[in-house]
Amino acid sequence: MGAGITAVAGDAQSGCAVGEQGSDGARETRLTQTSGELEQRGVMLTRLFSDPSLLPDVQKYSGWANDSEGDESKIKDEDADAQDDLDSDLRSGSRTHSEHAGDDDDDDDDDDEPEEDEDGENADGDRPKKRGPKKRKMTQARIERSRLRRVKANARERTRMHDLNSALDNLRKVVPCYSKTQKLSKIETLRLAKNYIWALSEILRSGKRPDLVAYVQTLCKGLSQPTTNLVAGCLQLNSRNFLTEQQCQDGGRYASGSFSVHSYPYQCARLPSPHCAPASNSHPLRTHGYCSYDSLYGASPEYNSPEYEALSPPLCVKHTGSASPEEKPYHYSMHYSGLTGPRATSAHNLVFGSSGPRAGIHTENVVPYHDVHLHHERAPVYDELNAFFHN
DNA sequence: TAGGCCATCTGGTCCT
DNA sequence: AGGACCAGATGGCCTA
Repeated sequence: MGAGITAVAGDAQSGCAVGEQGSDGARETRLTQTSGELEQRGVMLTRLFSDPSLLPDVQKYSGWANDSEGDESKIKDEDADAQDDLDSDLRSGSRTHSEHAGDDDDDDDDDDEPEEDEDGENADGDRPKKRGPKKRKMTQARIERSRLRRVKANARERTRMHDLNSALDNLRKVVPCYSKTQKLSKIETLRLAKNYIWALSEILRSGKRPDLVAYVQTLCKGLSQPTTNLVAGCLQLNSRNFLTEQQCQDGGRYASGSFSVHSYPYQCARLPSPHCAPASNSHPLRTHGYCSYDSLYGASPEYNSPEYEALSPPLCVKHTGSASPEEKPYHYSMHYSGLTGPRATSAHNLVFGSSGPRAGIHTENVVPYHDVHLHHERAPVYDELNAFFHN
């Protein structure tokens, strides 16, 4: 009883808060809802708390009952978040049930509540009969069902959005620039993905090595300045990696080579062959190897040594003491590497502006270098695109 | 502090 | 009837 009343009070506050932040019309609506219905909500919530028969559905979809029982093991999918979710569901459910009054006409009348009184509402004959569909009065049972429907719908919506976000996370991992610590926003992820697809399509269409400047321009088209800088930073980093990889190659060390980028020690994994099998990840776009620009175009030697596959997941991992890459998830990716010399410089200048011999060196001023390592794409992307566009 | 981004709630609509 | 999807509203968090 007491819990229900407390929840109602909290609801009232949240309802008012919502109204105060919204437009005047919405504010008035919200405010009028809260004051006159507090008592009804209190009754409802009290009944909900006291009626175990109403709990299963709520528990099933939101784990709400688990909160009171303290049994977190029963919480459905996820989570620690579920606790917050169910709490919010409980609050919101009571907050807005009155708003559902209009959409509950479809409720059947099998209520066990003494609600038949409203069926005889016009039986008194004092008021003239109204035309149109009969507006059923909200009974307690109907209100409860409505609220439970809303709770279930909220849970579904949360799950749906979580799935959508998971898909977006997966997309972030396969676009040319990926960072666990500096995630691209949703909209930037979509834009970059679109640009990336378009750029790859152009590569496939032309069938020749594209100009890096044009590639950068394509990738960064429509992106915000921070994202452009981030992508450019990844591009620059990979170009630098390529430089070092070439040096490694020249030194005859393919397995791994320590090299320094911006004075940070990195471990350099070699480029896998475009045709080498995935190391351990079955996802065609998610790989531990990477398909650089040169691997795509055959400029790199075969790097399919098991030694490379053992480097999982990253190719160039910043060593941060004893912390594992998982613990220090610094993760950037760049699929397009291998350009050096004037072109690379021009690409750097394109984004960062030319600043003499150190043009492009100030990537660390744009991208937080402390959390950078590479995440690379597999050549099957190329194959898949090829198959897709030239089937 | 303003603006961007995000999660969540909510009601409407469409589909099965 | 119920679920999926969508868009608007709202508030919280973070950063410049």
